[in-house]
Amino acid sequence: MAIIVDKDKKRRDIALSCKDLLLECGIKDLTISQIAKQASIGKGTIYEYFSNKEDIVFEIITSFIEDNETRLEQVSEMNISTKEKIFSFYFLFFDDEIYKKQLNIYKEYLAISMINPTKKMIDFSQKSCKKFNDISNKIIEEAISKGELKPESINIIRHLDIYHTGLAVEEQKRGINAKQEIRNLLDSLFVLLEENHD
Amino acid sequence: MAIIVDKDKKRRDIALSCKDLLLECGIKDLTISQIAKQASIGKGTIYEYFSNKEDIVFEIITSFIEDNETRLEQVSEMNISTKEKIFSFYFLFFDDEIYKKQLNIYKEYLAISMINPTKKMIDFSQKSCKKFNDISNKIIEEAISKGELKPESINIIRHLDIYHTGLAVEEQKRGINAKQEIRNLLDSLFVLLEENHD
DNA sequence: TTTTAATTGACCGACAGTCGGTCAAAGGAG
DNA sequence: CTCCTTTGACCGACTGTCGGTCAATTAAAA
Repeated sequence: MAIIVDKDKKRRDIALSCKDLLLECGIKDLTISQIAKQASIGKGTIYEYFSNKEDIVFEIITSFIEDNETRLEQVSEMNISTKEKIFSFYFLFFDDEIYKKQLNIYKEYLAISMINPTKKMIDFSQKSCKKFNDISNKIIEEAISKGELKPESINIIRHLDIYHTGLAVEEQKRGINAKQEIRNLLDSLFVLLEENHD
Repeated sequence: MAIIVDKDKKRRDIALSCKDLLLECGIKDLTISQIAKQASIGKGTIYEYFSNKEDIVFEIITSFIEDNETRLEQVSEMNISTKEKIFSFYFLFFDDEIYKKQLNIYKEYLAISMINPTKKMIDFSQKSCKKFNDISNKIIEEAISKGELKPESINIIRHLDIYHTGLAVEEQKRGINAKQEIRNLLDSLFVLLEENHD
């Protein structure tokens, strides 16, 4: 019998080795030949582990998003006000240079998933959005139980996730500043959502 | 001198003749050869009037969006409550079958404009978003001056436009119902934004 | 007849994805 | 131990598709 490789591991290894390449080129300009070269394997081998280009890119982006979930959890445990937590949540993505690059890739991914969402993408998207909402809800519920926020806050804040996607899409095109917009919206919202203690 | 054609007119004619084709195929599966055939011209001629495929698609989509602006203006003049107007504004896009097809094309366009926004796209996007905001603001300002809504409503409602983009992007992927989501958000928001007359 | 705008489709290069074939390691028969 | 067979891993030349180009052609105006 011939050697048996760990398909899952090799799959992840190939994807991992192309992380930087993807960040550098973007999805559209990343070619399968480049990937093969970078991973030091033949082009045909790629297709032993991935069904198509989308599949590879998705694998890499999945890891970006998982990184980000970790960052979110860190924020949720920081010693800052509820408003600052929510702000950081939505701003994290637009933050520094590294994440700007990731944002660009994420945008391209959004683009693809918008046009041809595969079952895999939908499942992952729902899973990661649920996770995001869970963390966010926990923060808000805490604030409500402390009497900081009105109970209806939950049902409004939960929509911010969709707003966040919109912001990622429109930021560049509309020439708006994501940070400012989030700040502005949260400022206005929190005035309405905070319980008045008079 | 040879005949001089009206470049602008021919440009529009070519685009117009491919409206249905675009709705049927989607951007990705629409080929230049198909366009040339549909418009009964040679493939090379296309490039006398458009700089690339994107350029054609953009021309067609521009006309979709302009159609939509007309529909918005109609809604703004209907005899319905402020909340219903705003609801219709954001729901219009997700409405019936014809507009569902347009929405799909619009999503593909969003995808392209997200990745490679051209100067033209940015300008158009800003112009059409300004128009949208103007109509929306007028409605809200009227409601404020009538004492229906709190003054801060302006600054919150204006963000709905971005939310709307997010909804277009995420609707299918998250398996959510755009109509329900808009309804739900507006219901929650209006409770907070309506002036209490007690 | 000459000039020049307009048009055209054969052609090109890039790229995703395929396929026939090679290779090396792991049994297993003798 | 050795030689043969099996089999999964691997490969890159090749294919088909498509956006975009350009040399050749047409025909109206001067």
